[in-house]
Amino acid sequence: MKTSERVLDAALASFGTRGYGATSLDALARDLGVRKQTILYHFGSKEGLLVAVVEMAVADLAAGLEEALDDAGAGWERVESVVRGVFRIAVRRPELLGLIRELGRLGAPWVTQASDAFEPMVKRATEFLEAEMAAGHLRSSDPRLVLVSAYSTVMGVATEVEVLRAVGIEPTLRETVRRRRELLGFLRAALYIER
Amino acid sequence: MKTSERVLDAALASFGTRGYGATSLDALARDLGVRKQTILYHFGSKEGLLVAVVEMAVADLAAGLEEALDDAGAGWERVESVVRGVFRIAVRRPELLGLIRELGRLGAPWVTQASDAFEPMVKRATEFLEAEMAAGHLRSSDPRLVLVSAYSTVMGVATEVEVLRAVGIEPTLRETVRRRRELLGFLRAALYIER
DNA sequence: CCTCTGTTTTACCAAATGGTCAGGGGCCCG
DNA sequence: CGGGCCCCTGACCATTTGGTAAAACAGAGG
Repeated sequence: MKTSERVLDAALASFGTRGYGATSLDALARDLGVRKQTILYHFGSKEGLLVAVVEMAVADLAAGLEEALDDAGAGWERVESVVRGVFRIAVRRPELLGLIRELGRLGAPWVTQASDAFEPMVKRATEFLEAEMAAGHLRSSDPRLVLVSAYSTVMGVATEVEVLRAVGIEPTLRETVRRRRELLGFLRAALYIER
Repeated sequence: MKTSERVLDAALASFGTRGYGATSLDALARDLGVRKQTILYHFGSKEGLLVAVVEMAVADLAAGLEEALDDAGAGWERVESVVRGVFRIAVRRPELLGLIRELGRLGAPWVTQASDAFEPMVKRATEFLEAEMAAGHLRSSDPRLVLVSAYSTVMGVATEVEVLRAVGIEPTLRETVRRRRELLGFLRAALYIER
């Protein structure tokens, strides 16, 4: 793999777990077996590196979700597809979700970069929820608030490994599958009206 | 207020928002109008400061939740009381919840310190859920997983200010009340069987 | 007045931080 | 062979990091 890509991957991992402020270029370079100046050559500055990382992360995440939606049906199955998509990402590239969390902490310019990129998906999701409400499938209420609730639930269950450990659930693949199933039940009950 | 308490408060705020690794003792001292060595006098080291902060945060949080549970009824009303308690904390001292998030990132020793402190509350919550399931009020499934789902939802909705802004919800008090009401509806539907 | 005790500050320090500048090696093209 | 050109590195730099040692301060009690 090209050096710049390796840097990007390592930076994503570190920013997404340790956090941006707690990541040092020296440490990053050491892990990669490369000199710090190599990183600066490719990205100009630490902030430049963050820009590139966010860009990549957002693109990858959006792509992952789009892909999950491609082979999705209608109604509840769409929600299920998205959740499966998120869990697939959570298992394979947890740092991606971690970075999204980190962006919230970094504040204004960064979170804007990300939320602009996700805006179309948020719009689609909101419209979907509105349509489902109109069709009488969902309890009707503010779709944006429903979206935030669902987002929080999925994101938390997918990423809060330490919380899981605290209640005695080990983060094995088997447990993850159980967790996803339980989450789907939880979400379905929360969103859809029983028939 | 005594200096050591002011240090503790400022450190909690910074650790809970910027993060531990991204907080410097110099900056902390500057904000307090005090010399860095004053901090080190009281807490020995940065790590010592973190220990004290975690101790305080965990105690305050546990106290806040206990208080919310004191004047709580049975069944769904108990859940409602806890959610209200968390929201009260989220409004008044958001850094407290932020620090809990931060602990997960810091890993092993710290998260243990916190989860040990919350263990009795987790136990009570789990037993409550089991009783409710046995009584046929809740869909029956693994209470720990339900707990994690509910925790994620509440914590997310209460703390993810940036996500809210991204979907066009400003974090005013009025909106927070709406958000809490919506969340309660969401949670009730997710947990309780319709009657 | 003096001393004892708890607190805060001044003066340092070695290491780590993000970053600049001038090269060095490989490789393709004239 | 000689330039460019891209990628990488070594040597440096000012600033900031967490931390130590010692001195100044303030109050209480004798």
